[in-house]
Amino acid sequence: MTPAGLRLIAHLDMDAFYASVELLRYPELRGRPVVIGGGRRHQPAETADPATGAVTRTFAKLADYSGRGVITTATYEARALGVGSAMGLMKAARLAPDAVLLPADFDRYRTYSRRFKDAVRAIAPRIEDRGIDEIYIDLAGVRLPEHDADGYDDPWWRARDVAKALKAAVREATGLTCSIAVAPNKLLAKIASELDKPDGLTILREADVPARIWPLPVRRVNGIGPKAAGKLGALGFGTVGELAHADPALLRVHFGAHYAEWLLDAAQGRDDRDVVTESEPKSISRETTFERDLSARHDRERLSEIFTWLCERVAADLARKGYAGRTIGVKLRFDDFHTVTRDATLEAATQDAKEIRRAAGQCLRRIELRRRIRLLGVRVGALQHA
DNA sequence: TCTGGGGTCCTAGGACCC
DNA sequence: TCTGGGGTCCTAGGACCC
Repeated sequence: MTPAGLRLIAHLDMDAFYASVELLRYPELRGRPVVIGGGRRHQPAETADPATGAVTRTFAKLADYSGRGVITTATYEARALGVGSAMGLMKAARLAPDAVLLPADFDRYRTYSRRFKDAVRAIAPRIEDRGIDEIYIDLAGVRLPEHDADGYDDPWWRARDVAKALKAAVREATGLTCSIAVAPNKLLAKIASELDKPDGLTILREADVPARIWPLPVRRVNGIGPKAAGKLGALGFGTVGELAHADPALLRVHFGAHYAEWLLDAAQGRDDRDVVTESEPKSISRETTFERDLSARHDRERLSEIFTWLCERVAADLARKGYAGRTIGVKLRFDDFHTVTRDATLEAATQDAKEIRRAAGQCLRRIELRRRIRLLGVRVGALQHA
């Protein structure tokens, strides 16, 4: 039995997910630095030897890339060269020109995502989706068939065996490895799943927090991003442990009462959020960054085409998923990266491309277009079932 | 040659209502 | 005719996450 009050929550994170899926179909790339990102134009080329029929693939290299894409995933070999997620491909090309570049194939990743989640669900049905390659799992009440009713008196040992079984099931279903941590809450499980990557298995009890969590940089806490980490660093709080012992009044001055309280709780490893097994989307959007910045005056027609296309794609997404929305919004990013949004709420929800286009057009007219435009987006919020 | 695309949540001010 | 207070909705921006 799990003692009353003790929660066992796992965080499962697929290892270098997109890149690992690609290595399954291009095994010859195993061991080489590979990054995923950019557009469609760097598909591997296949040539067949006319004599033997043997197929050879030619891959694009980072050095061949030109454009505005970023890395979505890098293999561990590529990370060793200093490139990683969210880095611009042009910058990455300077660091690792010979790394192989592959375009993202989201349909394929979604298929593998479904497979690994189904495999987990078969053992532990209470899971919370955190995107394509991550889930939280509520382990309360999960028992493996080979576990006798009273065979395990230590819930943590049972949790370790469940985690092992989950890793084996994911591997069986996908051929891929993942990292799992089990902890008393989501916050700690999330941090801990990074501690032993790749192919990791970590058990983290509350008593382990000072030794294993406190030495980590604050940035490793989910919810402390670059801005907050920068401010904390300037205040002299580099590690989670330093933050845990911060003066609450000082934090309140710099972060506001609410966030200050959360920062301290997080640093102590406290988190009482539930595993949320079902949720409804709040908004659906489409956006695109242009290959070159467009001028409102000189590229009017091109902009208008793209704008209509975005509205049509959002409408198609709404229809496919069975939603209509009442708030229509646009997003614009200028060449200086400054970003503005405008939205408007309609009388009634819609999923009609023309109506979305009309409302979004009104929003667009409320923005002064004095700089060149880098990105255009359309969003529909305040969703309800159609 | 910096910096994608799809999301969620929070804050803060103003409108408007009672 | 000198100025309340609570609640809700709407909008814009920003931090953060995968």
